[in-house]
Amino acid sequence: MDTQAPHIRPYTGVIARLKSAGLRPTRQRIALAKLLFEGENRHVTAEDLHVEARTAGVSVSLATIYNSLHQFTEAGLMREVVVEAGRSYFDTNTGDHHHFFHEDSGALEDIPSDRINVSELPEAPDGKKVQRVDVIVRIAGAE
Amino acid sequence: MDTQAPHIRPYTGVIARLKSAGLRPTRQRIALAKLLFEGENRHVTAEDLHVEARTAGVSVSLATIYNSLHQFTEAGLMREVVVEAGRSYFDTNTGDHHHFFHEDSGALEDIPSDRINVSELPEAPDGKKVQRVDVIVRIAGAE
DNA sequence: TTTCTTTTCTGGAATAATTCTAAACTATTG
DNA sequence: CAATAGTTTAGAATTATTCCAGAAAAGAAA
Repeated sequence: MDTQAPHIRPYTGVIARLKSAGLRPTRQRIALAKLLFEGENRHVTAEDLHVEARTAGVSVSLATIYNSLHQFTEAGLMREVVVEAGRSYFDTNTGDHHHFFHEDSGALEDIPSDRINVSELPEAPDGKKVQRVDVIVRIAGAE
Repeated sequence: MDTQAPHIRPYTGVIARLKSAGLRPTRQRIALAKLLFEGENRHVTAEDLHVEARTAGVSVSLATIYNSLHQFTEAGLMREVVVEAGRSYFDTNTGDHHHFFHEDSGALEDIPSDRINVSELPEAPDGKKVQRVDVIVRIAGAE
């Protein structure tokens, strides 16, 4: 008989995801991936995620948070959105979309790509390739 | 006769500009404004401008560079463009336009507003007002 | 398993960009 | 000119992030 409390393989999805991204499914990467990818899309800062992990009882250093966020980003599991000098969000939504940035609260909100239209983009100069087009709509003012 | 070398009132334009922005035309603000606003539009970082000022023989502290750039920005003489975490440009072009960001070199290049089209912008939520729409086209790759 | 190899994690130091601070200085007003 | 209100400054402080070298853990081999 099992001496462990029974549970329904709670890590499988996340482990598979890490593996197919070429990342070893370590304890801390699994924990972070669970926080990030199970549930709704999210916008987090490194510090946010650090606090959240510790609150959830997961012991992870801040350096590892940064490492993981960058690795996830390089692997295409997330993307980085820079809104202000010294404030960088990591977004679990990697699909085609843009953002509202609430200047008052500092919050980021998705704009689905079908609710905005960017067209007539000029050619990238010098034969370079367009990596990405970021549209940030900065909003503020009366509630 | 004038004991000074003759010159064609080189500060008038800049002084007027500062005054109408509600900023005292101090020695350092005048010098920085001359570097920034006389000639072509420019994209500078605080550090860039600091080096440039010192090279031009103007003694200005870095704190004053930051103060001035922010004051100029608040006064609507410049605008700030954040491209990467920890890399913020100040742009003397306050007109309606967007940017290419060269990921390889870190350089910023203007995209005139008539060469790009952003439409069907959604309403700002909660009755907030749109302050600005920034489009950054990130480019990289083979020359 | 046990061992070996390689990758990852960690705390703390290091760096970089920016802001703060309190004293010294300067432009404007009277 | 003197008063005062705004500005500048050097350096300390802060914040975000990266670097580092040793400890720990994962995967492969035996």
